Amino acid sequence: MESIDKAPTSAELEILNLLWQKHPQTVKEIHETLMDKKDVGYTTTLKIMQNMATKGIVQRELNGKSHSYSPVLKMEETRGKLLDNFLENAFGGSASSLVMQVLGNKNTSRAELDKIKNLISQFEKGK
Amino acid sequence: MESIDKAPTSAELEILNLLWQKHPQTVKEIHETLMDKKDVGYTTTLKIMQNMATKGIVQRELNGKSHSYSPVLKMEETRGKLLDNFLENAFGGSASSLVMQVLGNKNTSRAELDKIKNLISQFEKGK
DNA sequence: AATTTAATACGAAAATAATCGTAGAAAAAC
DNA sequence: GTTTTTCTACGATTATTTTCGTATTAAATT
Repeated sequence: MESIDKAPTSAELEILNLLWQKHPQTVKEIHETLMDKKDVGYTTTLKIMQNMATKGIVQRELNGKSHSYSPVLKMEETRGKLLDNFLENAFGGSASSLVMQVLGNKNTSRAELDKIKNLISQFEKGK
Repeated sequence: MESIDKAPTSAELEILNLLWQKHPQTVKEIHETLMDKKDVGYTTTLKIMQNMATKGIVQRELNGKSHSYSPVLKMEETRGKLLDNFLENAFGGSASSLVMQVLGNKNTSRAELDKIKNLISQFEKGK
């Protein structure tokens, strides 16, 4: 028994993030959005999306001539998996170390810190 | 501008985590520890450590016949870099989403949650 | 002194990820 | 009804990471 679902790769994730925001979307749409940020060949985008379909990460339906893609898993589900991996890999499994790093990170904005603070107090209330 | 130093790879990180815990350590010591968890060839471990030395991720000194390795960067520094990448990649740059995911993650233990709560309140006091 | 053991160095193979070129087919434009 | 454009399929190439085999050297053991 193998086939533990592996986490999506970095290029896959970039596309998944767009699909979670809005779906379904075609290769063309995704590619145009990606091109705003970086230069990448159309067939590269296509291939990654085809790969994801093959792996079952996304599903697609035929719409006239082209395919429309949608994510299969909910964002939270996939992110949870990624987080578990990352936590283990980069932080030796310690969630508190990770949060500490977030709090101390100079790239974390004031607004984000406020949000986090609220999250924690909400979280505390919920018990 | 772009950052010249790339983040360490997954195999490198596994070793770095051990070196941060204790250093310097020899290839033999690291390899033995890794073997507790998984099967890996001695020369594989050696090679990864050599690669890290070449890249400047670790430094090494000759000790009789063998080398002793130590990390070059502080743990927090490297983890900060990893976190930035991960945040961008997996959470679209939103630190609060990540923390929310940590809080909601079923794999996060009660003890870790308490630690996190304390961190936040400490963090608040510190202002 | 000869043999075995413990290291390193180095290169090559295997595995994984990302990129893109080319071909073909259907639709749209002319 | 040709030509051009828009898609997909597929394979090949490149890049990166991981793994390991072989050779070599120095030290330790016999």
